[in-house]
Amino acid sequence: MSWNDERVELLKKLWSEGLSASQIASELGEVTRNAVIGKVHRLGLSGRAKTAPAPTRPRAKTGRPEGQEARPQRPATIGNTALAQDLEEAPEEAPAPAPQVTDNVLPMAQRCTIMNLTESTCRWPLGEPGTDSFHFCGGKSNPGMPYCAAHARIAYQPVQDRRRDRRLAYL
DNA sequence: CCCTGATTCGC
DNA sequence: GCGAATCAGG
Repeated sequence: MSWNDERVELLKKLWSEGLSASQIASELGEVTRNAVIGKVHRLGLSGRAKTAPAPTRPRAKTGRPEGQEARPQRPATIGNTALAQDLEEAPEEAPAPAPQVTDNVLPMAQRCTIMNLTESTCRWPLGEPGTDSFHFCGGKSNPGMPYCAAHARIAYQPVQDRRRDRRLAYL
């Protein structure tokens, strides 16, 4: 994958919106954050030096061992969402995921972040909090209810259901 | 440890 | 031009 016009345009947009290089790399796909940063600098739209004063850098030796090819490197890891996906994709009444904001481009599986939450979206948390795998179920919740039907059942297990044999249904 | 952007330089 | 390796921080 190379830098076609659309990808460069998206890069500019996201960069100007303050997204980090790794986040942009995830959105674009097929590139590492290093590639994004390199492109940003080549385009001359670097947010200007915030860290290193960039003085004389001796740059010790040539970094890469030439015989070896580049390491696989981290493929923009996504958190463990196995369980979460199970819950997400097998609700009893499949809640249609929230629509979309107008021009916002979300090549990744669009996720319900805090930005997309409304009065009637399920706030059941999924993914690892603090990471960008974290999002919300986003299913349709009934008025006054913070969760969709499926997650509400998990959240509010009635006492009479908690019999001895009751299968553990949470998380 | 995780992350951020910045820089160098072989390709 | 591209981006991995590395650096310099938070």
